[in-house]
Amino acid sequence: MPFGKITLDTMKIATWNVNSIRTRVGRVTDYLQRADLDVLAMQEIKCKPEQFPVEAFEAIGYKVTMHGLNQWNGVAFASKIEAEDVEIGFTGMPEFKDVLEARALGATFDGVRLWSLYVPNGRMLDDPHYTYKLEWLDRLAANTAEWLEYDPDQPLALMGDFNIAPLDTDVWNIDDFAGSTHVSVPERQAFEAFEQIGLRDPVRERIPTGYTYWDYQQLRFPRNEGMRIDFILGSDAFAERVTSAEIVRDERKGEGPSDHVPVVVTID
DNA sequence: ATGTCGCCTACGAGGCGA
Repeated sequence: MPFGKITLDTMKIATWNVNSIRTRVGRVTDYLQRADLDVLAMQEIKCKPEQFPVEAFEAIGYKVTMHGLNQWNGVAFASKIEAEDVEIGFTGMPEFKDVLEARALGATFDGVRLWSLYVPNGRMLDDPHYTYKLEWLDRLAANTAEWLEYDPDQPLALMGDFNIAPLDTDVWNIDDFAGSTHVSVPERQAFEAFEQIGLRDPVRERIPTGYTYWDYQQLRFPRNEGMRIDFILGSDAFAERVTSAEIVRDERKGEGPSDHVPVVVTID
């Protein structure tokens, strides 16, 4: 047995929209080490594979698995252990303007199936991007239902920037969001669909309120005018193993932060 | 004060996306 599969006692997993890995590599690797994460799912890496600063991750003992096409979107994992069964995108993932964007990356880590997801923003309620967002979520939910049916016992989690605030308390003032994306009924229904097929939010179960994103504009962070739009949605087999959760608000502070912060769970 | 940031092209500043 020269190459037995690594089995971890516990696994600390996080999702983080890093808003450019080239700009943020120092902060991300610092946090990886400080938090001692086993797996980090990243979104908005905003680069092609050859532009990703892989060396900085390898220097601290992490492997990188990524999917990036250009300066937009882009998803990745950094992990101490090997990524297995890597999948780019999901079956029937919609295109936007004839392009399949880099918004979904799946991989298995020590038997745990994870997806790093960057859900389309939607832009405006009357924009084609909004229709794209809803279709994209619908296709993701259909795939997820099949994955759960195929192997209900495999721990599975969808992790990422969902660009939806499911509850009124997930934005600083719901009245300011009348007619906006992220809080519309169809978007919230699309989010609830994941719960209806059996996923749970182990972070919400432990941390009912609190934001994961604050816009750079208009002093949103100092005023604590944020949104909760980044989630880890787990199957029962995943959620039952979660022992703790954290939203790392401090990562919005200091020099050169992302506009999002890490959302973390530990499973045993 | 549209109180920002990051990418691109192409070398200065504007456009796009969030």
